[in-house]
Amino acid sequence: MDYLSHLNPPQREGVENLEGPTMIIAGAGSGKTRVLTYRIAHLITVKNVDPFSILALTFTNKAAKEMRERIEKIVGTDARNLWMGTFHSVFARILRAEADKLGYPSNFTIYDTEDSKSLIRAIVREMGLDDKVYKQNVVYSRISGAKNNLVSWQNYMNNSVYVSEDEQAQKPKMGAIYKEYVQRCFRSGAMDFDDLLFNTNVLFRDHLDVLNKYQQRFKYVMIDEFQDTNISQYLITKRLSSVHQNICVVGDDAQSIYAFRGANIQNILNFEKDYPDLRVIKLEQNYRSTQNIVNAANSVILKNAAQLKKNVWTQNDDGELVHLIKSTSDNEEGRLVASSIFEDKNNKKLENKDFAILYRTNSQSRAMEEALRKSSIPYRIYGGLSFYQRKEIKDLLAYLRFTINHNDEQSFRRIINLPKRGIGASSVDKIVVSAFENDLGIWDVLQKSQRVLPNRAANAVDNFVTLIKSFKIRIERADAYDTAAFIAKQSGLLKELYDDKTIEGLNRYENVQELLNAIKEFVDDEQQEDKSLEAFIADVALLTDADNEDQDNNDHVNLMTIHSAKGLEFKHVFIVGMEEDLFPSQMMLNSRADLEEERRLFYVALTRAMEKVTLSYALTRYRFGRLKNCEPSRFIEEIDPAYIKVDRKFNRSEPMGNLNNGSGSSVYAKNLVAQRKTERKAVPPGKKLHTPSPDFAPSDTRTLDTGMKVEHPKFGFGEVKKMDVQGANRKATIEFENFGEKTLLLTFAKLRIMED
DNA sequence: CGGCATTTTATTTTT
DNA sequence: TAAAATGCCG
Repeated sequence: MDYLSHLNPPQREGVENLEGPTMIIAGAGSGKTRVLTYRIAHLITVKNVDPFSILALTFTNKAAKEMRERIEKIVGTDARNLWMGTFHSVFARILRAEADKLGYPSNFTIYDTEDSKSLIRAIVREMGLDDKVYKQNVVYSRISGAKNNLVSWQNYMNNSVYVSEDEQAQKPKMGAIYKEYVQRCFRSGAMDFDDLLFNTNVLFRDHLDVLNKYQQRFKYVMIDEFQDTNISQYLITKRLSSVHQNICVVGDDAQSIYAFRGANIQNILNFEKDYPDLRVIKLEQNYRSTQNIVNAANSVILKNAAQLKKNVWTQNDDGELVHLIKSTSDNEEGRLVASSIFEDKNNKKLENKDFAILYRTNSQSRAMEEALRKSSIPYRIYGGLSFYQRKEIKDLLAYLRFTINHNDEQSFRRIINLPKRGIGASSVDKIVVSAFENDLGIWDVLQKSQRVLPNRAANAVDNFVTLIKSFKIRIERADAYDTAAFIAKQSGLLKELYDDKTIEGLNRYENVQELLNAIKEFVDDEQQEDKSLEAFIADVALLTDADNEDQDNNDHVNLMTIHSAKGLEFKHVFIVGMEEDLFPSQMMLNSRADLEEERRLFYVALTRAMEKVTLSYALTRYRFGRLKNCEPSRFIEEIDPAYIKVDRKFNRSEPMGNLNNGSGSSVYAKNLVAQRKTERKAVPPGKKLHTPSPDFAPSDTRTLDTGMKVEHPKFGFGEVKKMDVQGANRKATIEFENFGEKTLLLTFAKLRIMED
């Protein structure tokens, strides 16, 4: 095989030793994906292993897709038969096939995090508990944590550790909520993300015939990003591979960044105990980055106590030192990054796609976005609010989901009064409570709604039931696109959006059309055998934005969180927002006290770069709507000074120019804060109002009125057409030159009034 | 029940 | 800050 000649000895060992348990510890940039790809190709071409009997698990759909394509290039269309995908998607597929064994319908709904949290909220209220004590996020992560450790609600309630922890935290009802949550999901015919793994474990534990079937099928099991697996995932694969013992895991403990989701580095350590004759292969040569970047990253990760012995090195050139940019505000940070990209593009003949801007939180993307737009640099933001999480999309999906699964409580709640049909909150509560008390599904209650509802509401519910029934009939006769388009129209959703002529409304309408297009594409896809709506809906909850890559026009600067940059590489990487509390994240340190995970995250960010890393921090930044002083991140100091280039002596405790030192834009920022406070109260309801504007100097604050010419940081120039006051929400309708008419909420609108 | 005004809140990463 | 929750009235 000629591809073997490109490999170094340990890589080659990883590709050629196919039998028995294997662990590949792969340092950053060491060609891990290449080894995994070739290994699978080798199994198929050299060992003549049927692709059907190879199971390869990844963490993102994108990684799976990419790997499948690379393998297809070597082995041809055979690669399509591989069992390759995320843990969640592969086991969702198996669970659908075996659902009856667990008492679930095979078309069970998958609840995303939002569904789960809103169900938890409803439960907490119904139980008469204080939702400030039992916050949905806290309850959700508690339940999720239990499930990921394979602790059922029964075990939870009998477990003295969990129970006493809850009592300590003044949350004694946690177990009861967990129980109710599980039962409600079950009655709704729904599984949340964690259930997909938890229930797979239950399936394999209680149904040995089923386990046996899959054990026989999967002769070779491979796991990518093994450092990010949790106990639940690990046990599934352990069970599956216990017959053939051909399990190969690939990972890097230094890049474990999902402990918050239950990932467990212990898995790597335990692996050696579980498989005494384990073959361990270390890939330590880095082919991606320059000496300076590798060294800088190594010097950082050295501060972590918990790690496996590994020596990542490279033969590449020294390259540039790590740069550090300092700015006075988040907006200036954006401008500096944009101009730096502009210069490097010219000087080094680089393309937009060679650059990545990485940040800790999605909300940081905005300042970057505005700066790039002003500099006319094309960019693409990855992640953030996913297409599938937009309200209008979730609304239509809820209709589709409910048509398929009539007992799905969360979808029911979403659509029962959308568009308005006179069924309010109290009616919904009565229906849900009735289902609960009689141990019935939502659908059973709906069909006999006159028993629990007054006439007017009961009639409305009857109409709703008839509507859903007509959708159901359609589903059985037509393909996914026909049905979805029919439902979008007949439900009234499309009309409601169509009637909304605001820009936002137009956008929403287009989004729904886009979803319909996606379904059309799904139907037209020749590789897709099952074209039913059920088949389309089955996995949408598991999709993320990164999955709909647009092929055309892909020369753009990449903006994403560090988490979503895992597995990617770029020539120049900007790591922005290098500030204490932001990175390392205050939240993370408060809730889990895990500085080491944040440090690994920093390591991941550094090692994405091939040629150059630029760190950046701002002295002031808007956070939660307030301007805050910031302190440079401790991580900057942790880089060995030999590999970083700092303008002047760097001293974290006395950052240059804070809000009190009286210089330039700092003072401006300070004024702005004071100004905002008074202004907010001072504006009387009426036609005229003030417009504070963080992007422009304070002297620009004037009274806005119709006919004025204004500039908006996002939409450019425009003219005020109409002013409107709606309680605290002061609004202006502005005709923008390039974006048309828009109605803006002016409470904090960033408008500059142009000179007459 | 629906619509609008006003207040509160959540502020981390992803399947 | 924006979104979500709550409160009030017809």
